[in-house]
Amino acid sequence: MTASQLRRRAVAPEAKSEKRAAIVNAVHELARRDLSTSYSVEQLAKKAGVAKGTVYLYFKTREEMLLAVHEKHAHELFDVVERALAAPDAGAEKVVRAALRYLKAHPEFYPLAAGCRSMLDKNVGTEAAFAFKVGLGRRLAPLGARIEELYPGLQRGEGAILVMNSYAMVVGLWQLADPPLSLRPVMHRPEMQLFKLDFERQLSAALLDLWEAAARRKP
Amino acid sequence: MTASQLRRRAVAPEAKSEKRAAIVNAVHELARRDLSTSYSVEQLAKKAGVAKGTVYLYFKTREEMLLAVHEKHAHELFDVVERALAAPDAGAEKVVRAALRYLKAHPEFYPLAAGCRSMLDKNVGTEAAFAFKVGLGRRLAPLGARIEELYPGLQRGEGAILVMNSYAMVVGLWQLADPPLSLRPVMHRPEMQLFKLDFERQLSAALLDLWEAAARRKP
Amino acid sequence: MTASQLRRRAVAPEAKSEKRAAIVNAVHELARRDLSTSYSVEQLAKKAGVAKGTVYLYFKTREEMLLAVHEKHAHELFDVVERALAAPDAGAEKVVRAALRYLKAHPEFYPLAAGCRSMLDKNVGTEAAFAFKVGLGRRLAPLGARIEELYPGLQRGEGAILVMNSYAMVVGLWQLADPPLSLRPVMHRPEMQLFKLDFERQLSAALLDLWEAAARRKP
Amino acid sequence: MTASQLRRRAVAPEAKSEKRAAIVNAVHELARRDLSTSYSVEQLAKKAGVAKGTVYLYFKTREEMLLAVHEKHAHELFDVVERALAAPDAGAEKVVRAALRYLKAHPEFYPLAAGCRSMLDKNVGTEAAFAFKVGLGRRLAPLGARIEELYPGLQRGEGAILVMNSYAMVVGLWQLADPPLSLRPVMHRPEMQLFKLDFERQLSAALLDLWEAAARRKP
DNA sequence: AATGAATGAGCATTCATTCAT
DNA sequence: CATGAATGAATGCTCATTCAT
Repeated sequence: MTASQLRRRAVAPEAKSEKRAAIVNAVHELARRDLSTSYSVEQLAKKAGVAKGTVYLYFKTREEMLLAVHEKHAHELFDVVERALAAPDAGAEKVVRAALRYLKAHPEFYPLAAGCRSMLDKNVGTEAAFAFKVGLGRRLAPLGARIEELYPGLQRGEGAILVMNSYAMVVGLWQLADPPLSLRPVMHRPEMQLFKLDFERQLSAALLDLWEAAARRKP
Repeated sequence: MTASQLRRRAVAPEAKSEKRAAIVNAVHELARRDLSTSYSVEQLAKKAGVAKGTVYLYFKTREEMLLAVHEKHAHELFDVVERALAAPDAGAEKVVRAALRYLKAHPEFYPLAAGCRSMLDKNVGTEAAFAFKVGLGRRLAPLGARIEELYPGLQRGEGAILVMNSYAMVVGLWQLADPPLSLRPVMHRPEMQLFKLDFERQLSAALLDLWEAAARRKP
Repeated sequence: MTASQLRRRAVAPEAKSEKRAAIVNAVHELARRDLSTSYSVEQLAKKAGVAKGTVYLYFKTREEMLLAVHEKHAHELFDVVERALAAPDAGAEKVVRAALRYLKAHPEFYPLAAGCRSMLDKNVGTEAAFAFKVGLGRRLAPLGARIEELYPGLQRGEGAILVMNSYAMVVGLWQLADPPLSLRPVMHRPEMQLFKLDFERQLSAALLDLWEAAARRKP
Repeated sequence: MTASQLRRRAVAPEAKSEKRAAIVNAVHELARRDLSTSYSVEQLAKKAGVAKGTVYLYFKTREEMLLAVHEKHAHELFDVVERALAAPDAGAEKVVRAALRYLKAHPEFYPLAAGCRSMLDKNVGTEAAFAFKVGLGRRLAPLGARIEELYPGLQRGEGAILVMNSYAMVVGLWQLADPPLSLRPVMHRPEMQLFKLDFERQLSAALLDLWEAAARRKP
């Protein structure tokens, strides 16, 4: 608790988090249209409809703000997966399909997810990083438990690991398969044929492989 | 060769490419000790034992240089996998074990691989990006073919896709599981227990899941 | 106004243009003491008492800033000429004398005027260059008209041309006659006698030649 | 002076100055096509068909080399004027026409002449600057004398001054009237009408004004 | 609280000059 | 002499962050 933080406490906490959420939402919507982690704080603030300085009333650094946006995405994705798992006829296919539907509707998820680790390395305080991780961790446990319920071959903890692996697959494959700006002009050349993948199909297949491997596990 | 190459003037064309390689090696070794994609050109050049300007004789931009370092890593990893696949008794386990051995010995692989896409987006010319991709693409075809030979259930092209998926898994999981700087001080806290993973074990298991799913495929 | 203006934050729009003017003035004064167009932005900013970044809040590039300084000079010179021409007993001699008085008091005019074209060629946007030219052009028309009134032999437009020619003479002769740094140490040698001109006398005479030639013109 | 001459080694001192001249010529021709003072030494050397280092065998600095090129131009212009003045029926018109013919054929003259003073200020040794000035000064005396012969109203030294004034007019007017790069795209707009001058006509008229003023002088 | 003007560290890149070959 | 690889000082500009208003 630093001095500046104490000062900020003067505001009503719920009002504060409301505004914070509003900024996160606005930036989130920016990313929806036009993705990139390399926005300047000025651009970000303008899109959120607040002044640059205001951002710093709610976030310690640019990266902590982007982390908050990513955090929101991640929780939304977890919500989707949770709902799919809660259904009585839940199964790998339904879950994967639900997740992919979310991702398709939120392509802005990818660049933030891909930039997440470098943010955590660079300009995010331990406190914020910890809160982010713990918050997601708390979601992971029930998800994992439900999966372990579905696939009795899994050992304790392997459900959560399946979620992580799936997440890693999503992020890793996007980085590999989504054509970066520098390659756009040459994607049509025959040498690039190999890389003109149907990203979603490939991701879907890979995720199902992971889930079916889990399903097949014997205790 | 490396050290002297960096000091001598590269006059002949082959000496030039040797020098280029020597710079790549030197930076590579920098990354080995102290990983991060965020070195300044000055740091990079100093570690390579050459002047800042010299870097620009061999690479168009900072990012093209880092890309060259990553390219080297990637080809080395492909070499390892290729050798493992060439063995008469080749199989998923051997291949995965070989790849993991390489990665364990070259932890500098990860940050560059993870930063690769953002580089390609940012300051790499189409030409360099294309050469990088095509160079790797050429390796992919024979690897994929050999895998399809091992697993007859795979369709044409699925071998290469398995390699890509594996690569995506490596990179994605590292980003998720390797504790970033900001979290190091709190990794011991109970809330972080969930994330204190044995990265290599988890990666190995995930990769085997992918390969075994491929092995099980029916034509 | 100037000094305090540089320290205070410019919030209102008029305060902003005042601040812009204050920076221009400060740099102007720098040039007065120690002339050269080759100052770095850092030097320029320091002399103006603002931070480097602040300069870029008011000017797009270093050259646009220097252009603004030159623009100010040029308008001041036009003011002087305009006043001299407005007098009921206006004539070549009075005008030339007034202009030379201004130039004598503002030797910083010369290097910027001489560097103006290379700036316009190098790092000035079309917009800024256009505004600069149009702004001066608007002054030229009434000046020219008044001259044509004085010298009925002139055709429409020749008054403005006389002003331009005079300006060209000022700038061209300064470049030729003002001893550059490299020659200062040898100006005393007999071989340089030829170039030890009384610059102002020569300029004055040349300008008068131009104006009298105009006066003598027959319709 | 051909390309082959540029490649041959210069051994004897006179051959050395020949080679120096060859470089000057080559660069001169570069400027003819594509004018600018802002060439890098590398570009200059390449156009001259020699290596970068070779330039420094014959010139102390980049600016001394450009100065040599300008010196050559200036002497050529003086040659032209001298010849025109030597004719039995010499007069202002013929001289001016001859000079303008030279300038029209050598538009590369202008940027170097305009950049000359800033070079002398920046990176030219006193020795080289002195030699340059003295060399031109020596040409000035006989030219001036011949003019004084033609125009008996002139006092001793006024002939040379007329030449200098003419030179200043050429350089000053070019800077003012030749549209810089930044203005090219807007030269067609009505506001720029004022500046769409017929440069050569205006220069010719201004020079004639200067010469006729001299002619009219009474002793 | 909100703003956005002000800041200045940071950095990639250029390029005149040197010097090993 | 000729070369061009190597150098590294120099610099314009960006942008995250601060703080006066």
